[in-house]
Amino acid sequence: MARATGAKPAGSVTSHDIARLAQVSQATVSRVLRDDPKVRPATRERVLKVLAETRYEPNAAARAFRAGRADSIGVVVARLSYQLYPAMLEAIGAQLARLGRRMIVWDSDHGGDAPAIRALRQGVVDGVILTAATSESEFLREVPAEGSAVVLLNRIVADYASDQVSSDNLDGGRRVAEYLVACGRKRIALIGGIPRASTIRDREQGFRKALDRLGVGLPPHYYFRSENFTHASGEQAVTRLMELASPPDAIFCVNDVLAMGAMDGARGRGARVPDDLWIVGYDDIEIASWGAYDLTTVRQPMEQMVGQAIDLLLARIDAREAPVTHKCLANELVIRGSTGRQSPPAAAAPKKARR
Amino acid sequence: MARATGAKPAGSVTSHDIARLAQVSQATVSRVLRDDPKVRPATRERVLKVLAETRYEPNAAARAFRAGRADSIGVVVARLSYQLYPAMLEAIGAQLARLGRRMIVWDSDHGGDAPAIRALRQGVVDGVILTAATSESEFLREVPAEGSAVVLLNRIVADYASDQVSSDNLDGGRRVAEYLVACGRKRIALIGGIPRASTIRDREQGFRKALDRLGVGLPPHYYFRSENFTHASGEQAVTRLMELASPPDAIFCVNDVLAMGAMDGARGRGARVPDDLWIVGYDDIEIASWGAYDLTTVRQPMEQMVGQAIDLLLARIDAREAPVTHKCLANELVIRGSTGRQSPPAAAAPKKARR
DNA sequence: ACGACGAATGTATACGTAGTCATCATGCCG
DNA sequence: CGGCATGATGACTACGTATACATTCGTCGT
Repeated sequence: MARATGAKPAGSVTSHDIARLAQVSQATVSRVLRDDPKVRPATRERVLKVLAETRYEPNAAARAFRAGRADSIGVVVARLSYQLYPAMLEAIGAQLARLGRRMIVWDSDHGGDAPAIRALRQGVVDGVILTAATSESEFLREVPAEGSAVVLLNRIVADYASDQVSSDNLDGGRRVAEYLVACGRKRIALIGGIPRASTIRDREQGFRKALDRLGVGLPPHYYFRSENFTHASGEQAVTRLMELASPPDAIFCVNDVLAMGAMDGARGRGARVPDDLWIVGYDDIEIASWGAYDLTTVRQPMEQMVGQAIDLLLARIDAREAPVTHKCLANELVIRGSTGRQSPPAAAAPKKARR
Repeated sequence: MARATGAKPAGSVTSHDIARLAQVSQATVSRVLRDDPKVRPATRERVLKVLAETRYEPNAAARAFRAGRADSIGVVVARLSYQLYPAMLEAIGAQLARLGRRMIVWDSDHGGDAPAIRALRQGVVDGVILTAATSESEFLREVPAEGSAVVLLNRIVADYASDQVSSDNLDGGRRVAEYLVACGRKRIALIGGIPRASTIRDREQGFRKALDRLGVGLPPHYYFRSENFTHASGEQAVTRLMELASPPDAIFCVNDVLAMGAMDGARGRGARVPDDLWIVGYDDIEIASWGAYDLTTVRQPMEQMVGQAIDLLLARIDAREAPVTHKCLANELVIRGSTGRQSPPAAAAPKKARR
C-alpha cells in the first residue's frame, strides 16, 4: 500500500539487485561486501564481478541506520580565518581519512557548538571534536557529560567530564616570560584578549606569574586586552603601548596574528623589530616563519594533539563509560628574528621552575 | 527472530516512544516534527511537551534512509594551508548552515576527489562542491556526468558536463598586465606554476596575451614555473629572476603566497618593494592587506561565487536533468603598496579591450 | 436533528542493510 | 557406505521514519 517516495541516489542499485544478477541471496552479497570469510571463493568472485559491473555502492543511509553508526566525526573550529584552525583541520582530516572516517565541519562563529552537539545526538556523527567553545557554559548545558563522545581539543574546561587534549599553555606563557627576562628585556608588555577560552587565560597567567616570580612584574599599563584576536587589534594595541612615556622593549602577544598586527603597527610608526622592540607570538602558524615577520613564537605539537584527540574519541565511541582522560602536551619556544634570533644565556631559565 | 545489534546513539528515544507518552500515533508525532498543518493545536502541544521533556532527537540515519537525502553537502578543497580555501570553506559553511545543510570536507591532497565522489554515490552527501581536482582527468572518469549533483567552484573543465562557477581568470591576468604596462613598467616577469588547474593556466594566458597585445611581451627568461605554489617557491623564483643581467622591475605571481614569497625573497636580497620592484599577486587572501606585504592583487568575488555554486548545486539536486550552467564572475584589481599604490593613468587601459 | 463533508488521527508499510537462524551441500571418518 | 561435522548459503527480520490510505471525529448546513 504505502509507496516509497524518497528520491534515491542516482545509481540506485541495491544489494538485492546484485544478488539477483549473481544468482545468490542478498545475505551473501552482504557477506562479500563485509569481507566475511565464510564465502566460497567462486561465489565471491561471481558477486565481485557483478559488483564491479554495476558500479554498485552501498546505500550509506541504510547502512548507517542498520549499523547504528555514521562513520563520520564532527569538528567544531573557531574562526577558520585564523590559520591555526585550517592547519588543525588538515591534520584531523588526514588522520580521519586514514581511519576511514569522514569529517563534518562547523564554524563556531555560526551557532557555537550547538549544531555539532545536535548532530551528535541525532547520530549524524559518531563523535565530536570541539576545538572551541564560544562560551564554555553554553555547551555544558547542551551536552550531558554522560559518556558522550566528545573530546575537547586545545581547550580545557576543568569541571566538564569529557576527554580533553591541549598543550600546556601555562608553561608556554612561562617560557616566553623567562626567555625575555633572560635576554635582558626590561620593559615587557602583554597583548592579551578577552579570556573566553582557557588557552588564552592560561597563556596570560603563565606569563604573568613567571614575570612576578622573576621580580619583573607586569604593570597595568603594559597590558592591553584586545577585543578579538585580529591583526587590526594587534595594531591598535601596539599603537597604544608605543604612545606611553616609556614604551615597552618587548611584547608578548597571545597569538601570532595579534603579534603580526603589533609588528606591522610598530613598523608603521617607525619602530624597528627587533632593534627597538621585540615581539613574541603564540601558535607558530605557517606565516610566522616567513621573512616579513620571522616571528619568535610558541609551537604546539599539533599533529600529536590531533592524534591523541582522535584516539581518545574513537576509544570513547567504543567504550562510553571509561574514565575520562586529560592530556596536556609540552610545547616549544621557536626563536626567530623578531627577537633578534637571540638564544637565552645558558642556565638563565632553570627548567625546573614552574608556576 | 533477528536481533538488532547496532549500537544506537546515546539518547535512544524513538518517535514511537514519544507517541506512547503523548497518547498519539507515531504518525502524528512525525507530523508534528515535520510541521504538518493538519494537526490540532492541542495535540501538537501535547506532543511538543513530550518532545521537550524527553529531549528527543530524530534518528538521522533513519530519516536520511527514509527521505532519500542526507542534508549534507560535500566540499573538496585543495590545500587547506592556502588561505583562500579556509576563506572559501568559511563562506560555504556559513551559507550551508543557513540552509540547514551540513558540510563534509575533504582535502584533495589526501585522495583527490575520489572519496567525495564515492560519498556522493553512496548518498552520504546530496551533492558535492569541487574546488580543486588534483588531476582533471582523474575525476572525470569517476563521475559519469549524468545529472550528477556536482558543481565545480573556481575551476573550469570545459568538456565536463557539470555546473561550474569561477571568476574570469583570463581577465584577471589581463588586468594585471594592462595595469603594469600603463604604469610604465618595462621589464615585466611572471611567476607561474604547473598548469594542472585551469585557473592558473588562464591567469598566465590572460597575462601573456595582454602583454603581447600591448607590444611588451614576456621573454622566456622572465617566466618562472614554480613546482608548487608555496612561499618557498616564490622566494626561489624571485632569486632566479634577480640574478638575471637585467632583472625585472615588476613581477606578477599567479597567487598571493607566491607573491609574498617573492617579496620576502626580494627584500632578503636587498631589493626594495615597490621602489626597485613591483609585485602583484592573485586572490587577495587576508594577509595581503597586512602592512608587511600590502600586496596589490586580484580579488575574486568569493561570497558571490560561493552563493552561486550553492544555488546551482541545490537546484541540481532537485532537478538532475536541467541543462548545466557555467558562471564566470568578474573580479577586481586591488591596488596596494607593493606597486606603490599607484593607479593607472586614466584611459590607459581601455576597458573594452579583451583577449 | 441528521447527514455529509472535511479535518484530524490512526494503521500499515517500505526503504536497504546486516544480522540470526535454518537449511543445504560437502567432505571426512568410522 | 552412512552419518556427522563443518562450511556455505538462503530465508527472514528489525532498525526508525515518513507517507498513503483508512478511519474516526467534529462541525456545519439544511
